[in-house]
Amino acid sequence: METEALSVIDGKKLSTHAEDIEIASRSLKAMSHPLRLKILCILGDREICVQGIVENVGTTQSNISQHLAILRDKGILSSRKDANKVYYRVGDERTLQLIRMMQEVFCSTG
Amino acid sequence: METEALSVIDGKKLSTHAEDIEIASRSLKAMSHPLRLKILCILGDREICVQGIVENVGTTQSNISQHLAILRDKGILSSRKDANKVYYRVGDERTLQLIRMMQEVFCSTG
DNA sequence: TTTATACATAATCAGTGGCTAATATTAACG
DNA sequence: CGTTAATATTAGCCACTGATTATGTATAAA
Repeated sequence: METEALSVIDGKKLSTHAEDIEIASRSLKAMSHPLRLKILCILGDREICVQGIVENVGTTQSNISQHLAILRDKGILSSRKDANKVYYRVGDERTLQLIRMMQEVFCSTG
Repeated sequence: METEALSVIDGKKLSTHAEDIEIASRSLKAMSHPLRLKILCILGDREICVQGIVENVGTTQSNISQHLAILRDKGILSSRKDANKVYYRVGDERTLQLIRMMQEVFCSTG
């Protein structure tokens, strides 16, 4: 319950809730690392195990594992363990949408 | 002209061009800071001068100026000088689209 | 031509992030 | 069991980021 300065410009009231900003900031920051971005693009709507991601992204397993942990901790990825393998996927539909939109904006091959 | 490992999973060829990833990463990283995100939300499709942004975001003028410089250097904002004021706006339509999409994803008040 | 306003830049410093290398865990397999 | 494969975790090092403070520059106003 904190009083937030009300933003008014040109008579328009802007509802840039601090809470939304914080959440968005955390998520975007997590996604904006090149390796993590690549992981998200490779994943798409599929489920891939760690070694599959390692092979396609191209760095050490340890490094990938750390990046995956970050994405999972921020709620961007979810994981499922099957035997001795761990499968990752994009957590929810909204995030998947956001990733697709980013691809539209940034990938030249429309 | 560098050879890039071709990503193939489940028979799908993935065109995650390293160049696109780098550009996207830089842009998203620039946008993902809470103050910068707030600046972008406040700007929307309008043009606002520095002091206007300072009043609405709520930190020092110096701090805002540095964040604006980052956003301008990454091509996210453009600026125009009129007399002793400098007006900033979102540089292009695609970026504006991306901002709107982020708002849809992250702002609870759909 | 002084004074005030609007904005930018530089320097410093605390904090964070990311890579590497090494070690730990967990499960399959012989 | 011991061993290998798959993944996670930890520590240490280096680089970068960001806030603050102070100073600089340009324009306007008095």
